[in-house]
Amino acid sequence: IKENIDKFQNILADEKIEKYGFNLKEKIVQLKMKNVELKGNLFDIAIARYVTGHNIFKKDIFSMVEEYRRILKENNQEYLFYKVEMPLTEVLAWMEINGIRVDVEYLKNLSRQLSGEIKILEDKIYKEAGEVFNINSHQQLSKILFEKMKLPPVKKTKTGFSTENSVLEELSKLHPLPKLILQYRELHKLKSTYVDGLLSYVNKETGKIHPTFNQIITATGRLSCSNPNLQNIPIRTEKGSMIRKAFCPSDNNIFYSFDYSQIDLRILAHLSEDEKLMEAFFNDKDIHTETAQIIFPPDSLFSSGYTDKEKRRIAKTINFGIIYGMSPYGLSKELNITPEEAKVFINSYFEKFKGVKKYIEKIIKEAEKNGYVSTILGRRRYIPELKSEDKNQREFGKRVAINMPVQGSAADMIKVAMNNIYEYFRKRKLKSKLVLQIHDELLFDVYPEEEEEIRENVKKLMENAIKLKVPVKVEVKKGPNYLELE
DNA sequence: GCGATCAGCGCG
DNA sequence: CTTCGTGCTGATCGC
Repeated sequence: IKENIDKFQNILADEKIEKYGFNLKEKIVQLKMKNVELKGNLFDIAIARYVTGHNIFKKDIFSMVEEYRRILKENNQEYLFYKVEMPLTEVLAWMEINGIRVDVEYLKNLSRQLSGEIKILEDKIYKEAGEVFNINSHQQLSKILFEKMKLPPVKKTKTGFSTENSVLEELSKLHPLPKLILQYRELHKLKSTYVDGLLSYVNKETGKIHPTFNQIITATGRLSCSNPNLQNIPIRTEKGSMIRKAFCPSDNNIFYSFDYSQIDLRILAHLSEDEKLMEAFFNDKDIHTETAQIIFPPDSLFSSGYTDKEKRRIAKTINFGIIYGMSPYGLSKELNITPEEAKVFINSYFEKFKGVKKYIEKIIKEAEKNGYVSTILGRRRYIPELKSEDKNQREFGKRVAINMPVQGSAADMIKVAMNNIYEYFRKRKLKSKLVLQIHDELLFDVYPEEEEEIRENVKKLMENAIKLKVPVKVEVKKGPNYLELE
């Protein structure tokens, strides 16, 4: 292989020669590790299939490329493919090679600490249950809770009674055991998936974790991340967030995090042109507080009985729910209220945000007519479920039709930003590195001398990636690790 | 011994 | 029946 690379090096490095292939990112990474550059325009068949939704097969790669070029043109997806997805492949290869540093000693310590806490919880659980069993087995746990202790089963699964979080939460009012199980689960998840799990991925040579960023997996255009997944590092609980402290920049460097603020709702405002939503963003209001004030007007009867804080929480849940096509039933579960009350809230929302209501109706009609929905850059998701005999499937199809253009357009935006940032770093010959993308956030390992220039320029490049009808805002934070950012 | 599936749970 | 998109772990089942 080494000899072959030497032989072809001139061709690989020739900017004028286009490169066709399947999963080119892999090849770029392999070559980069041998210090060989792959230059020239790229055409990845796998990405063309992903973008177009067509599965073309022909005897030789040239005819396949030719056919995909035709479809890309026909679908109006040339910009998306040639200017967004293909350049992004190189950016992702760069990120994978960059990797992210973790404090191995810190994680090993955390592992020992968690072992101790888990042991104590196990003993308490066995004592309460009156026997030793495998706490990780739903089957065995189910027997203990619902047969031996005769606690009321709240919810079913395909195969038996559910023992999930919300059920145990409910049961902890009746008995101390469920609460202990919940605590055990939190710690066990942290130790197995994050502490021990992450340690097993630390590369011996670089001392870093090098995950894979998958470009052709999701139905919406988002990236996914695996081996390990670094897009779901805990943050919501105090114990969980301690995992973040293990991620740190390389020597003397500093982490910079750039975060799109409320990007989903800004995109909804852009797509729907809703008057109230747009106005809130133009006035740089806290969107959930503003929504609360709009759906609970101060003089209305039904706004009494809730504190301002509760109103904001309700508004926040509705705001997220809207993007997912949430039903009154779903909202009621989330807010612990009756479906009737939830329905009143949703009606009130749509009465005020008429543009959003109209947009949702329009996008569903469009999806039914075309068989697909699109993002700002023309990314498509075909929704065959809309034609299903099954009502549930059709309802699912409608929710997808609402959600995909929002989630997918946000993905378009951050992808364009990543490309522009990469190009900028190259031009300026910056040494700092992009290490993670977490859907609406970019994390950089930054050299001190590049701090100022990066802070200003990355922020601008992100905010200006795709122009919306409302302002786009990026929040910048910095710190010594992935936990302590401000 | 190994892959597939299920339940559960971490993130945006 | 009822909120979108992911990936990983551990238990279990069937080959």
